[in-house]
Amino acid sequence: MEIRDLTYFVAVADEESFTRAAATLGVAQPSLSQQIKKLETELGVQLFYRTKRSVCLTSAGRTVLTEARSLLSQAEVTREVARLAASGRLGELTIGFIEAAVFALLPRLISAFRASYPNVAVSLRELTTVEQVAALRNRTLDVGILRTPILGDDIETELLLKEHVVVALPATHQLAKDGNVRLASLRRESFIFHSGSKASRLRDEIVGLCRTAGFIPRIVQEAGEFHTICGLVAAGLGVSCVPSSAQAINIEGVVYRRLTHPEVEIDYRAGWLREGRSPTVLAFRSVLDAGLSRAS
Amino acid sequence: MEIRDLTYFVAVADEESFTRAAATLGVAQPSLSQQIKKLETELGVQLFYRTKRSVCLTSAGRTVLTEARSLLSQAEVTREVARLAASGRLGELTIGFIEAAVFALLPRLISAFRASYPNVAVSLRELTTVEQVAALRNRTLDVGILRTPILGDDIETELLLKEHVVVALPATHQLAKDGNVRLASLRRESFIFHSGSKASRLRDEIVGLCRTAGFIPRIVQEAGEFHTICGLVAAGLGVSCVPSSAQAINIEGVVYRRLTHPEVEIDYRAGWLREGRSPTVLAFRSVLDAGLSRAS
DNA sequence: TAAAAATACTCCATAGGTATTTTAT
DNA sequence: ATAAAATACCTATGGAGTATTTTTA
Repeated sequence: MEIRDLTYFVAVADEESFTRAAATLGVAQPSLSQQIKKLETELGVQLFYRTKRSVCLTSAGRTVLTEARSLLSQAEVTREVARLAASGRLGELTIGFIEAAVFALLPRLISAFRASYPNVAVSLRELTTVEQVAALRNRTLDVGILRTPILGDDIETELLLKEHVVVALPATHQLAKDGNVRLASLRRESFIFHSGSKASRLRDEIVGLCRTAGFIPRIVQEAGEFHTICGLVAAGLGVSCVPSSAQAINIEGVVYRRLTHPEVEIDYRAGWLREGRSPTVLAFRSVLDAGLSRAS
Repeated sequence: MEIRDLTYFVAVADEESFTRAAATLGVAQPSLSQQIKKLETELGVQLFYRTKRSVCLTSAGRTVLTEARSLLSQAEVTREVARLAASGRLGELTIGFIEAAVFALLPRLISAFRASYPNVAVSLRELTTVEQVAALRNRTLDVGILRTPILGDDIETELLLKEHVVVALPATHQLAKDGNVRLASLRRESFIFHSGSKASRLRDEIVGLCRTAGFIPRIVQEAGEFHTICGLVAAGLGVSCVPSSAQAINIEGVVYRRLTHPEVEIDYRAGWLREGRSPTVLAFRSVLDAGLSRAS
């Protein structure tokens, strides 16, 4: 029993004629006679009463016809789902992101994508850049929101956003009086950063710049998230450097001042495997490209 | 896209291996590779990520897989329905019956059949024997409960029941005092019968026997149903002859007396087309045969 | 007699098989 | 070295076509 056989069966039942059904299907009448007979033998049930002059369904044929129609309609659904899946309009998309993206970039991206592709189920996973790269490679992730550089050329990236780094200070701090902060002026401060066990490009970059500026930052506290870090800053335990968009963390007793000399910019990029072009990833890219061209 | 292709697709998805799936399916591995590739081309969507070492579903593949499974399960249902329809345990059965069968025979038959074949939808149509024969021939009827003889040998019948004829008399009637009634003693009576426009074997037989007995029955009223006839008898408009089981019609003022000299027996038979053995008709016959052998 | 289904046969597309190659572990 | 998928090529089943016969309305 194949889909073709059932198509033939339904056509003959609808037309109540082998000749007309054959014309409709675009096959020769004897083929139809043969195939229907074969189907009857296979199912072990007579589907039609035949006289040399006409054809009509048996009672059993009517019973089976209902199921055959249902199967054909499921076949149509399957084809349509495949079409939608191929176009990226139906499916799943697992997006990894670095913590910093949570404040502004990620919500905007997700809502733009969901607006264009409402039938794609989006899953989100907060991961560091290196974790994302590994997950992209073993295909547990479709898209990453991450930072460059990335080792290897199997992952393609696209710039989403650059933003400044700001210094988070206790509101009572001396430097809070000025508009900007020079890195060198933080020489004597206590620093609060993400814990060393978690890869953090921002922390590494700031630490590197401090060394260039001639001092090694004194890290007195470590935390897992920017919210915690800012909480600790508010408590007066030290200062930190956070992405500009993290100013959305509005905690009493913390002020943010732009870091200048040097002015530090951090980038946010979308990345995906160069080969194995998944339709939902292409859909995501099309939203990015539309958004970027609109923004520019 | 054929059912076979989807079977292959699901097998490879389940086994996550072309080689193992090929073994499970009992085909060679290269055939599978070819067929899956063909399916991907036809659906226009990549279903698997392939490395030379392993295979895993793409996101689109997972989406399509759900539909493929659903289609295969519908295919299983279709096969099962065909099996049941072939065995007569699922389907429809249209039964025609003469009015007289309604009093005792039909209810017993139907309930016996429904007990054995609960999933066969039974339709009932009250028809005369000649109407039933025509309906059997043009296949609008599957089984008839009717009387013999029948013209032509394309219809096969089986005896269900024989019963006596009784005379329906007004309770005040002179003949109601005796246990039995002789046909000849009805010579002067007014008769009530089914109307002439409706074929009635019973009426024709009684009229014939009256002629043999040397008189022509005076028919003063005609009615469509035994209930009406007995009502008219109760009203004192005349007498009638009805099947013994019609004594179930319990109307005040009507008594029933067995007709003797001659003793008249009428038969009830089940009939169906000799050729074109519909499974539900065979099922019905099996119930009859079981019932008859039990009764004997 | 005309129209519709069945039968007889022929052909060829393609599913499926064998042998081999490629590649990743 | 091994194992798994892909590729190349061959075979043969069976779906589809043409010609014809049968049957009945």
